[in-house]
Amino acid sequence: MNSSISGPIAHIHLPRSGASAALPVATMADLLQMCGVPFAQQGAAENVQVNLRTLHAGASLVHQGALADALFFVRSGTFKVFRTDEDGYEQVLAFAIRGELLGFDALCMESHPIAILALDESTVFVVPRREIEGLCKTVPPFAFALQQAGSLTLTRSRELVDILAAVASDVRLARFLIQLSKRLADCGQSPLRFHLRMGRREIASLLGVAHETVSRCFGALSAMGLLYVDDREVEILDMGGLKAFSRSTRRPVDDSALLRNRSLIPRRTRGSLRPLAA
Amino acid sequence: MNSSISGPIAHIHLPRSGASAALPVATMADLLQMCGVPFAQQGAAENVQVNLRTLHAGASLVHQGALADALFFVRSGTFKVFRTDEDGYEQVLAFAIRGELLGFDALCMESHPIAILALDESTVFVVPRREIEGLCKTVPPFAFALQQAGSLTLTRSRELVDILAAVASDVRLARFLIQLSKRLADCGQSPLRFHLRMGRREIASLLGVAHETVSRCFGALSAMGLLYVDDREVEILDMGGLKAFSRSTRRPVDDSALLRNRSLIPRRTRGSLRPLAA
DNA sequence: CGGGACGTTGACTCAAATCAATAACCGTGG
DNA sequence: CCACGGTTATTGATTTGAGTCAACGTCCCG
Repeated sequence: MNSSISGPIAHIHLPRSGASAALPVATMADLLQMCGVPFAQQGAAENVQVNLRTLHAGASLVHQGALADALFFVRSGTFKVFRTDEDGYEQVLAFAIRGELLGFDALCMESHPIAILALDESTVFVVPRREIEGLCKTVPPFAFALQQAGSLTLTRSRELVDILAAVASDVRLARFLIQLSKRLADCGQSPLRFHLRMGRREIASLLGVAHETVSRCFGALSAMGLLYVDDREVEILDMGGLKAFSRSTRRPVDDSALLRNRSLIPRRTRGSLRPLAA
Repeated sequence: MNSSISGPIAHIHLPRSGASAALPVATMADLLQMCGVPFAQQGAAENVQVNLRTLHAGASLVHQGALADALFFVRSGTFKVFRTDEDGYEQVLAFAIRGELLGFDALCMESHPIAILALDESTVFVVPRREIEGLCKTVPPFAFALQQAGSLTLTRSRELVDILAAVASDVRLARFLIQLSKRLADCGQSPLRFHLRMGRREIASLLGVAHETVSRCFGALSAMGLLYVDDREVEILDMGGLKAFSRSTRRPVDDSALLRNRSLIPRRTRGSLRPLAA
């Protein structure tokens, strides 16, 4: 939340709206490629420009309740999707990384039901809502990509329900980390070692637990030897074990090996933080 | 899972694929009207046929892992969307009623990640996947309706996250009932009095609590005078109070009137079930 | 009539929320 | 430069909400 701000403060280019700056324009072909559309019919896409928008860490992409006049495809960086209800509690609904579609849930209404914030230096493709129909006609693969991305977003949301429905909070955390790891792998990043862009409080909100519990669960998982954790630096040491652990649902049936692992370890084997592997 | 099979076994009409039976065909115009598309360009839609499929209570619409070769729009009835993981635990992900899109999450893969079951005598519009592209071209409003319905499904899923993220289980139940009430109202049904098509166990799974807890929470809400409950028959007696109660997030702040209500009532004011109002 | 599914209620226990204290870090500003 | 307030993370102590186990009543279907 700092590094990009604490750097040299001089000459900010402020590439917000579609100025004809150097960076903030790309082609539809770039977008389609990111969405995994092969080379099919990208001929037309080469000639269609799509605006980009750059956001610094902490910048807001959409405010809750704002007019929904565009869709966004994340090109780089990390976003937090959340809702603040009237009593001020902030409910995180998703974290989005490269390839994900933002604002799709607002298509069926006029204004965004949620807020979106950059957690990182980030860029998004901007597709104005009024252009969607035309683009679907002139660049058919875009219609396909939109469907795919919408479908993927729904799938992600369903996965989150699976995460939240887990009873034990350490199982929730394990499932969250596995899901995150998979997504990072899809982006070509290391699935085993990564830097969390979000704070404990935000993870806690997503998982529906207290933030202290997130801390403790990180400790518990690393005590089991499944993880190495140092603040926001995470390394998965035993993906197999983590997955096995994450499968615990309600009342782990009986004295399966899994259950035994959970209860035999006396809540903290040795120092909860182990030195970084290798 | 039985009634459609265990019924009279004689001359089953088997209205699965596009037979030319009396019931199982409708027009695209019917579908668009249900999705709230005005009369715009429905001229073309009138001439495009869409298959219907009828399901008895307990019948399966899609099996988990089945090939995803179609989308479904619920025309009538109720469906349960769920996932069974390898240890046999059944996680309910959504209940769907008229107007909702089923199978959208499978568009980005080959097979359905979830199972869908009719809880009721139900009918769905069937849109084969290979026809989607063509339909979007020949009947542009369909492309729009598909986007809208997909967006709506995502919104619903996000609302579910809000429900699940509530700390207290009685707050979860309250939020669930409010959401259900709204959806029923959208279908023209009474938002204040309705029959639950799903069992306690299924509600419990959706809410991520034990089924006994659902029972107790129904009791608690009716003890507060917010609800009348008799088995699956529900009447919301005080929608304002229910909404106020549902807003409790973590640690209900202080000794607000709401909180006092919760703790003052000695766990059961009078008989937890009150006679049906009026 | 008996078995099975479903719903309710009670008793007990434990996991996690809450309250609280501490430490580390950061940017600000004296 | 260092002191200061603010934010974040960790850890401990205490309490309580809800999961689990168990018993019971009802209804439906065979």
